[in-house]
Amino acid sequence: MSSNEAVAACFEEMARLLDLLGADSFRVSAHARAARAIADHPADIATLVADRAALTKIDGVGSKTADKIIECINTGTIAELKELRAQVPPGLLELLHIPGLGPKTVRMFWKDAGVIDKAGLKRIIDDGTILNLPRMGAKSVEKLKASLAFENEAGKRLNIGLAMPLAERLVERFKAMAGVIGVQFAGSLRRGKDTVGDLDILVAVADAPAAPTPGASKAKSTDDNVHPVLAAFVAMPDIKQVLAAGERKASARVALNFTSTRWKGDDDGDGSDKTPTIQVDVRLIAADAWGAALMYFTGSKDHNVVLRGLARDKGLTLNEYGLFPDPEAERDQAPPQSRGVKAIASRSEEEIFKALGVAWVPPEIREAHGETSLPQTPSLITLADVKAELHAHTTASDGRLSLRELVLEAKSRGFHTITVTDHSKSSAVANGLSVERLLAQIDEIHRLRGEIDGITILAGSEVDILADGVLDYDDDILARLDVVVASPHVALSQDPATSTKRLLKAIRHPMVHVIGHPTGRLVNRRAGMSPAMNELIAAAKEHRVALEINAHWMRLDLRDTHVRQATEADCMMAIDCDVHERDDFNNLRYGVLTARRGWLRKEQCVNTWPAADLQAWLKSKR
DNA sequence: GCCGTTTTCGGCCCGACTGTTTTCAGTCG
Repeated sequence: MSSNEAVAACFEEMARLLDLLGADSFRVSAHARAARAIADHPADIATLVADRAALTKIDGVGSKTADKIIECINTGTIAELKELRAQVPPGLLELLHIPGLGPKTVRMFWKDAGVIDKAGLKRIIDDGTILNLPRMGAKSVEKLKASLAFENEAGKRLNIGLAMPLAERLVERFKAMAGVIGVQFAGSLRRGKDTVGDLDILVAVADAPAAPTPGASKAKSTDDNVHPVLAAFVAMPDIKQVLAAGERKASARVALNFTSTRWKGDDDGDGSDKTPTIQVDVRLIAADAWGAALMYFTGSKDHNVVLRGLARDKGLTLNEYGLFPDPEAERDQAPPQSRGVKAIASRSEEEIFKALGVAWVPPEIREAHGETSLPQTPSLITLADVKAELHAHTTASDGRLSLRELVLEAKSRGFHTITVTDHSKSSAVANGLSVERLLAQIDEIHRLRGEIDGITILAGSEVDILADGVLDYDDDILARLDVVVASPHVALSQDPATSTKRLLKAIRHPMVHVIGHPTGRLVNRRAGMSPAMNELIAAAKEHRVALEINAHWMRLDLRDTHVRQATEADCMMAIDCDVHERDDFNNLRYGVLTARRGWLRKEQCVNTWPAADLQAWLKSKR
């Protein structure tokens, strides 16, 4: 765990504990906001402890938080956190992960019924005493029981590579329904985060219910007023649990259909064979409020807060229905859309950004990291810009495609260059190539060049960076390769100082072009190494080495925050699919989303360069 | 606890849905 994540975890825990203790809600959210700010900060927070002013410059970090960050880095913990822990039974925190249970209810269980952990909660459910507690009726208890049944996966975030195909399938189903004008997923999936907590799907319908008026009776949902589109959603065969279904919104847990053979049967070995599910929220939107809703539900939360603040500064109010005039004198009244106030902008995101005086912000960078004060929309890399693959395996090591199949597949996808980089000799489990096999493969590649035209075929290797930073082939062998991708595969739990030294050694090697999956992390599964990224980036820039964004959704390594650091330093980057089978080329989209989240521009990514420029760089290292 | 050209106090985004309620609190995003 990087120090940013470790410190952020402390602040997140403090927020939860304060919540359970009934602290002021703004103090709670200030802690939670500080946790997000620290986790998302591009630089290693540990490098800032000597510079308190730099810490307080981070949005959401004030003087008290800065002191606690310094204390946390220097001592490994925070005294206040220890004090808070002493006041709250530790078992209460896990109750907060149960869907539908929030701090107020958990605190009530604790104070009114003496519940201090999950076992205690199950006990009062089983003996029926839960029904004597305030606001606990039969329906609430039934919901709670159902949530407990899903709790294992409920708190877990889902990899983008699993969430995206499901979202796209659902979008297609909604598009086929009568009365549907448009469909788009929003939320962290649209922002391209490496994992998503749930899916948000917006459906534009001609007969969207009007915004409620203050005087109207708030009828609770019955089967009668559930919209047909939402009724069709909650009746879909893969729905496992309906959480809510009303006029405008429905929520349900939806089963995932696994299609990836590499993932199947790999369920963390906890012995559960329950079908994994993810919560899907579907909202019906009127066409004239489409842009406002899309912005609102795309977020992020912090980005929305900034936009709302900008609106307020202009005497406007921004909500999911639009951007409205909202003079001071009327701010105590009901929301503008329910008073018949006409929106200044609402139909499209573009017109709302324009009316706010903000240059259009691509969804991937809506994270409240300064994107709303840019003079113009940043020019970020796109999927279509990528014209070369520099990291691909064949059946010679652990790939599923033959050399010829790999080259033809790359050609069919419009790449001007494909690089063959099978594993090096130490990767025994991956059938790494001995020197003899590597030399034979180079000859084979040279022969293939004469047979297949229209694409440049380069001979390379994914050379192991051994634990001490030494490369897995000697220099005279490396000199015969067009491309060297050097990657760490073993000793991935090295401490930060050792891993920094190890990776720096590889970066400084004169024949290395790309550092493959630099930290070795696996999303949601393995933390990988935490090298001093600022040092790696500085060295990579100096030695004209590209740091890879491995596009496989199980890796996404480097991650978004690292890319942002590299982008700011103007370091060269590569986006590679690490191809092992045909479908792996499709993972490019996830690498590009991660790159965009890191504000990467086309020209900073070697895979976008014209063939001649790419060749010139590769040859400069020979 | 953070923040500030409405600044050192008094705000802090705002709406949908649910369940248990006789008008609202809690959760979620």
